Amino acid sequence: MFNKETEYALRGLVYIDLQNMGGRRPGTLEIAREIEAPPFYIAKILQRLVRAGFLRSLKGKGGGFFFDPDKPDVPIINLISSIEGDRSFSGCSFGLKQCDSDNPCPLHGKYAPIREAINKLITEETVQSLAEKVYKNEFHLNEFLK
Amino acid sequence: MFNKETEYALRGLVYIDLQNMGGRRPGTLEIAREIEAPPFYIAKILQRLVRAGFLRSLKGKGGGFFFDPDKPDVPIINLISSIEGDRSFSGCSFGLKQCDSDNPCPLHGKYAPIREAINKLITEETVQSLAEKVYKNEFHLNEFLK
DNA sequence: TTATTAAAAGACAAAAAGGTCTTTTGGTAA
DNA sequence: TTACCAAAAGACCTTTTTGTCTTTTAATAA
Repeated sequence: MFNKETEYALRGLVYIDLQNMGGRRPGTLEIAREIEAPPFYIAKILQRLVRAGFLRSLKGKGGGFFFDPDKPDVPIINLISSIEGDRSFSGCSFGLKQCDSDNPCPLHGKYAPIREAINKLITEETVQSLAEKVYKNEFHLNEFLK
Repeated sequence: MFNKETEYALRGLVYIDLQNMGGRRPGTLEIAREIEAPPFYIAKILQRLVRAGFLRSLKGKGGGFFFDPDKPDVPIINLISSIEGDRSFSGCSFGLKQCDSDNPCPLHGKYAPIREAINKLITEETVQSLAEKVYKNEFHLNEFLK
């Protein structure tokens, strides 16, 4: 579904938001351990996301990553677009440049509704809404963390 | 949705089946031109698919690629699995090893039905069913070929 | 102000995906 | 049986993805 970088970013940001709820600002090593991602890699990924404005960070003792409470929630479609580009869930499953209801590829009729569902999902859900679900103990982020 | 190799394979096989209907056995250059794929690459891809038993080929004059009429239709899920491996539409969108209705990731509830729809689609459709749609002039394979 | 801490920056590298090309093999037809 | 044709085989290359590591910068606390 998503590439590795997007998966790590999603898990990482949800973990960060979850910790922020408890007043904590996790660092790269803790995040890497808890979401089971390569430490240096998640560090680089978070760095890029900070630069892109999705979240903030603080250096030095007590530093780490956190979301600005004054900023609006982050729909995961924004995250995905920032990492994978816009191509992801807009294209034709056959790879045709031109494919729409007027000129459909042979998979279009059945695939279009699926693509719509995906777009709806990633537009509606935000990092914060996902973290909330984990917080309520209804969902998990890895095999240990409930 | 699919990777490039799968896209080329899908378009290529549908084109071959379509030509077979008219008693023709297209070769790599023709196929590459018609489905807009890199000639050497589609040659390699088709070569692998022949070896995997999805279709047959003939060398020499009048040679080319064709489907054995005695063999059953090829569900595109088989094609996709052969090229991309089984991971494709079975995994968790969050990348968790363990993710099911008992222990769901925060996207599971909304993503599981989508994944099911995708699996249904690629299980039901075959190379032949897709070619049939193009044959009936209801769908197209590229911007020229109707 | 100094030591310590943790992120930022960016070079580097391995692996996978995507693509190209040459040589060999096996058919067809004249 | 010779000439030719087209796929098979496989080496090679480029780009993207994934990942690692070192050095620098900035914040904090003593």
